[in-house]
Amino acid sequence: MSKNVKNTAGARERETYRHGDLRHALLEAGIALAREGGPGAVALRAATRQAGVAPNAAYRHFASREDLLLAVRAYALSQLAIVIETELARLDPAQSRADLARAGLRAVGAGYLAFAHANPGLFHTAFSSHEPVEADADPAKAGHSGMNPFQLLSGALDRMLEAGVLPPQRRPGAEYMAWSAVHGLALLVSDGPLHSMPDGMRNAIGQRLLDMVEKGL
Amino acid sequence: MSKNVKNTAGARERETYRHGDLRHALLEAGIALAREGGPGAVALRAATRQAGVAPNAAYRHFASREDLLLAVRAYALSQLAIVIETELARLDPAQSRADLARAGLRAVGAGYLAFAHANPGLFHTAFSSHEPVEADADPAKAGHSGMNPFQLLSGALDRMLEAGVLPPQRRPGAEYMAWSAVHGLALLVSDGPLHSMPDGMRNAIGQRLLDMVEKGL
DNA sequence: TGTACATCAGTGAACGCGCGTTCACTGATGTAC
DNA sequence: TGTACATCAGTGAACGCGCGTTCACTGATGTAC
Repeated sequence: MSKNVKNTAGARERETYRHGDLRHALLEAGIALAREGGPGAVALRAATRQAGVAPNAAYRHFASREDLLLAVRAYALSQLAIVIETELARLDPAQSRADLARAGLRAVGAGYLAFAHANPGLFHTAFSSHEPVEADADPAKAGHSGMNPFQLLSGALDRMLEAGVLPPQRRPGAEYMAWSAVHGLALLVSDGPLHSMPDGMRNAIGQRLLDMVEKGL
Repeated sequence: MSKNVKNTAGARERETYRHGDLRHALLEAGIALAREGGPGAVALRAATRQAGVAPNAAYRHFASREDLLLAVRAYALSQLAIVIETELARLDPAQSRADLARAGLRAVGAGYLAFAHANPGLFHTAFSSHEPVEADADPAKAGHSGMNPFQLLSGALDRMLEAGVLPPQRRPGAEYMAWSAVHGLALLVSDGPLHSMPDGMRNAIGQRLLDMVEKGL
């Protein structure tokens, strides 16, 4: 059992100078910072402050600021993957293979857009690094199924190919097309002019974009 | 005539303590900083250092760091507009109105992608603010024609409408569709995995994306 | 044409900030006997 | 069951950094006479 007690500020009052679960607490703090201010706001000192611990205590658990940021980024990517998978799980399997494949791509896009809108700070953090997302097999960045967002997109396109909805010559590089369109809109929706738009209108625009991708691919 | 002489570092050796064109020099420095490190790298102290001037001298010309950043952003947007206009100017006017309208949209997209690839730091600076681009009529953010990038895109879509290439019911909100797709790819191309891709391949992907937008819109 | 003077661009010094990171340390913990 | 001890998580103090910004100043400039 934890010997720690929450104080009014939400930080911990420790009976001992031993925290108990500092790595986790720092990660949580880093996630909170990313939520509020994006990747640039993730700082070791701020995280230790929030955890109620000396600044240098962070170095028992993270090698550097970059290391913490990476962990937060992994979390953000896994959350995104989970939202996409939730959307995929809602699909009606009792439709034709072709329809199901098409709906799968839409579900990936819709989950992506929903996440970006609901978690702008985390969304930006997820894509703040130039490290390619697609080459990553780190399970920490994956959702329930163990796949990361890019792999989920690839899977959806593969199913469209298999269902004969996507011509084989169009398959290579199709990720870039779909990802570009959805990612661009996700930025508008997370940050930009579309963030404060009424839900219905924003969703309609999202659906139109997904129409465009489906028809244009 | 300037009394200033370039020294070896490219900064100025002033005979007098009067600079002569400090606002311009600071803006140039800010642009250079943005080019190299994106919006976060634009700092008053760094700019004054590069201009060979005391840190607080900046306040004779810019009210704050934010003010300098805004000026750099305006420059970046106007450069983007100019690249797009250059692309538009290369269109062959001796084609059918429909073809010309379609080519116009492609030109806007191609210019956008070319700028993002060639100037990643400036590109990110141009869109670092959440201030809507479309509502902006500031001539400092416009190109030769006085139109900003968003207005150039709107114009291209209008011409498609007039040429009968874009159904009227599809016109409203079409900016968001086209902008999303191209902006998403521009990010991949400026920063991401597609930056170091061979020119031919990258351009081919750009063209495919523009195909998708044209067909899917 | 020459001189006094007001203007205001750039100076020099300083402030407080938050940051990442290193050092030698201390004391709570779990374990070996 | 009790005690000595090694481990290592968190401490306290300090470093140097670059940043934005404010203050009272100084001296080159252009202008009015």
